[in-house]
Amino acid sequence: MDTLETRELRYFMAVAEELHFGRAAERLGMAQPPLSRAIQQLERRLGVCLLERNRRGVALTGAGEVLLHEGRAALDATTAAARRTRRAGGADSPGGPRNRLVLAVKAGASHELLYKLLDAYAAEPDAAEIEVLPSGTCEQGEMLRDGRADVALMHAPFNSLAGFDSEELLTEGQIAILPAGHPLAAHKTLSLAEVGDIPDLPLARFSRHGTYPPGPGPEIHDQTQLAQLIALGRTVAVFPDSARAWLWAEHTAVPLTDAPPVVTHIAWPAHSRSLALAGLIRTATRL
Amino acid sequence: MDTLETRELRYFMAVAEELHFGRAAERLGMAQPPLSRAIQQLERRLGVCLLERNRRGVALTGAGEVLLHEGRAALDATTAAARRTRRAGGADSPGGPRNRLVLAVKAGASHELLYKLLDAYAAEPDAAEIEVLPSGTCEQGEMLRDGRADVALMHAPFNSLAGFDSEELLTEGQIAILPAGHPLAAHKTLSLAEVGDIPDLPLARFSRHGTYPPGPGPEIHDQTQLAQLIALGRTVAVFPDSARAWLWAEHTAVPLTDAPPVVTHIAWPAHSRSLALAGLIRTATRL
DNA sequence: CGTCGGTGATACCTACCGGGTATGACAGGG
DNA sequence: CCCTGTCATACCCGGTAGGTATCACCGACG
Repeated sequence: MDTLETRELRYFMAVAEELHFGRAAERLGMAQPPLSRAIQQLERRLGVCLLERNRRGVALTGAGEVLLHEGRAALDATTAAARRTRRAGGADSPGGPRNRLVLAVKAGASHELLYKLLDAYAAEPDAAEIEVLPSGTCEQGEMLRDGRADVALMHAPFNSLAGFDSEELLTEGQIAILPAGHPLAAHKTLSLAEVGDIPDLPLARFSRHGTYPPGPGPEIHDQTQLAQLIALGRTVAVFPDSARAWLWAEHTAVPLTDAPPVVTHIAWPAHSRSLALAGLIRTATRL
Repeated sequence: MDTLETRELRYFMAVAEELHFGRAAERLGMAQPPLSRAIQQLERRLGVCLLERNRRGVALTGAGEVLLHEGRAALDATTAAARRTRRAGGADSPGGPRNRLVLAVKAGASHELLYKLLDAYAAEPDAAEIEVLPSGTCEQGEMLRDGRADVALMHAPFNSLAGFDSEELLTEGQIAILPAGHPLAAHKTLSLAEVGDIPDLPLARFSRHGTYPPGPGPEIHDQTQLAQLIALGRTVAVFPDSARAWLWAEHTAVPLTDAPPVVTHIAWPAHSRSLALAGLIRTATRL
């Protein structure tokens, strides 16, 4: 009576995101009429009007928006349960979650820290196997939420730590990475305003969930590509200090005076109760 | 193929908690055979062995324990979605969650703070309606998780803030509440050790989820009952400083020197995006 | 040592409901 | 005024969730 099956949630999410029964049905791999009926049943069961059926298309009601947000969290939690259970399966270790952890890391970031962490942890007495999962820009949070990862290295203020437990690992300043030949590369320091407003060097734009922020700069989805574009004098980028590790000869790093410091955290779902995870966290905080 | 219906989750949770198919089926209001089959299907779909069927009864495998924990979170999230959606329904306010908030408070705690908060918030321009939900000892977290509440007043270190966003509101010391006539009531201060070891005044035990910690003291489930027992010289209790508000004439409050300070927070689910909630938090932090 | 009680698993049946197809109702746009 | 695109309705079918009856197993106990 008040149960809310995940199937219904999936259906509603599709409709709420597409705002179109036909497209939503297609995305779900089903026909439109059963979808309509399912949503109607859902509304009746909840005793709530979720969608405003206008002549042309569909709009969310207030309750619909609530269910869109809360349902996303619920679906993530459900798929996380499935994934983590699967991962714990196979060789079911007696008396506890299996000794395997998936660590999400922003691809290419925190080289050195990651290296030290894996190294130190591997030396621990009963270390679990760590699978490093490179993630796209800033989606470590989603990976923790939907169970693709068990623990993540996250970078405040880019990642939001809301909803996770975390420990601070490292604080660093930020640098601008410029073509070595560029006039600004001679400066000892720069400000964000100076870097963001160079006529011949538009700021690179990084993809987030497949979309790019507006601006004149090139769209980046690969660090090598970015490095090349900088080397060719086509763009400039801002990175944490540790990015110096991968600079090319054609690059120059200039510290930024007014950029917010980047704090690298190790973060995990607040309800985690895994021994292996606890060990990794302990190792990380002792680095 | 990887979907994990909530029905299956409910079934598994019942079996995992009861460790007995018959009782679990009864609790679920169904017969035992379909339940057995459902669990088997679940195991096949996940490709994982969840339960160890022994001759007598059932035991959880490692994967089963993972699913027990993760599934609890997932089920809480879905029932939270249902509850919050229902609550937002009815008069669906255009363009946003409905103006109603449920605030969970430990029954009888933080009188004055709560009063000031509600008062200050009611004076705000477009204040939402606040429903105050008294909760049993320390279960505000569960209420936030499963959607019975939208926001809570929590008291570190008794409540765990893990998984929630929170703001600190108030820090206070703790006091021992003694019968006025007792010899120790004459002291200016006391230590935890002194209070916990009074031969004729065993420490009161408060219920948590229907169970009580071990000890000689009386079992308390009602503040009035506790007050009476103290007044009668039968027990002693430790409370935050603000408990002075409800002391009787027959009570004496003695500050504790070594008790950890109690920090009252306002806490809410990290993913919340409600305007009304934001307003309440803003009001609370300005108190 | 045989039987009984209690466990979970199996066999089989039924009814419901999730999903498909065909079609309707309705509003805008040309 | 029809045509198009939208969501809703009507109807049918098959899968499956759930029920009952029963089995297979083992431990306890007389």
